[in-house]
Amino acid sequence: MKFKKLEISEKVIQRLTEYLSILKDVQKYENEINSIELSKIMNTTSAQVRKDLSTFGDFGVRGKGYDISKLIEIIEDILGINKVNNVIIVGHGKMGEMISSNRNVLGKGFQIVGIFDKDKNKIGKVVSDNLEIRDVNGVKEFRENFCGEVDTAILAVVKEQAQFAAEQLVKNGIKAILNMTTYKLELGSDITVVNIDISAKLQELNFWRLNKEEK
Amino acid sequence: MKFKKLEISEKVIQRLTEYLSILKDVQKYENEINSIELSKIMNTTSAQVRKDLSTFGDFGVRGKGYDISKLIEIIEDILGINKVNNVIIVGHGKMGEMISSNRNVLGKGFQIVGIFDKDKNKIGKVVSDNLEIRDVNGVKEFRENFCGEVDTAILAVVKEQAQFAAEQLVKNGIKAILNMTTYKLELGSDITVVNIDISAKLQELNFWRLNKEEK
DNA sequence: TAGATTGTTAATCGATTAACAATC
DNA sequence: TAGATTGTTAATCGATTAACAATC
Repeated sequence: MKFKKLEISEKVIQRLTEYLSILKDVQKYENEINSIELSKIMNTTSAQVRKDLSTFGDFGVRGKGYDISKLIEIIEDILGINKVNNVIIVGHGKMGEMISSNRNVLGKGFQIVGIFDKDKNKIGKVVSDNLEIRDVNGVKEFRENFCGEVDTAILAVVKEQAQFAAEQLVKNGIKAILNMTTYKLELGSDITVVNIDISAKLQELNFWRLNKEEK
Repeated sequence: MKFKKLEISEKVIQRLTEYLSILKDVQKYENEINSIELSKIMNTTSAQVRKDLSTFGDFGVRGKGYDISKLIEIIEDILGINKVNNVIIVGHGKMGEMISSNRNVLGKGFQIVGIFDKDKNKIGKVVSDNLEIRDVNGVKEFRENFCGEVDTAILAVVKEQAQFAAEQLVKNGIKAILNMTTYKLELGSDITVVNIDISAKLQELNFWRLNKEEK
């Protein structure tokens, strides 16, 4: 998929994932949607919706709106989730376990193909989906022998191990990391990192709860 | 805590949680930090750091910088996590279980005081920390009888139940929701909601991995 | 006092929105 | 053709950054 321009902001992509989620929901009841309707669900303006979508192409029909199932396909194509992307989980504590045992959590387009830990007591155990927990030192070998690309890792080790583990992954060819730890990774600019920090989000929530503007 | 102005953007609060995390890390080695050093770790400018902090007050010393432990205390105060905030978990599937059994995940300032589910097979079970899984219909009663405020819920039900469950919580007095489901909640403007969507974040990661600008 | 770094103003940059020509 | 809604331009708004006076 080629885009008109590649100065795309993070916010556009974040909204794109939201559009997708909403469209899949609305699809149960409707076949078409226009930018006004979509903007209302999104709490934004219709101009925002049209601008966002037009970043990637002309998907609407003037006078009518957007075909929902077509738009879903397009967004899935943009996000690269209309095919299977292989991911490995690194760190099989409570978080890693939750992810590996919860088929739904990753959503469409992602498949867990390997689980790694450094704990000798865990290595060798077979967990959900017939995946064996492997030694984290074997990531390189695993990637080389795997039939297909494995570029993405979900980092679910303890905070203290995050930087070291991430560096190892990068050395072994991993290109993208979903960082589930609280640690702010410092990696080369060729590595893509996205962070999920539950405690930080809870702090944000707490701030807004305490500072709700009275209107 | 009173602020100079209350037109505070979401981004400022997000960065505030990052500053806090970094400061706690740097505190192991240093007592003081200046805006330049902090900006380098944050991948931003020193002006950004000073501007962000000055939103809340004058915490630095000209010619020197910021006292780390003082700044940590201040940010914790701003975020309201220097005291214990009670939270309940609603939905005790894989996600709720991960959170309730993982003391570290919520971080400083938060305490799980109740766990709720609608599944009769789960209700009554005692899980980690001597908390009993309660019937989700008993949230109101629980809040009224609890010695202390319970305003915050972590919503960890399945997507299909998210909107209904959230509405019930709001009816029963909950004011802030950390939404761990993929569903975009539609609630009154007096309710504070922050979303964590693992699959959406993975989609973002996948987009950037596939569209890494070649430099 | 001289050197350093803050807090803040003003300039710049980027993102959102209003408005409308294009077109189904 | 008339009505509706897109895609896009230009105007507005807000966030970031450069620059510097204030001051430790």
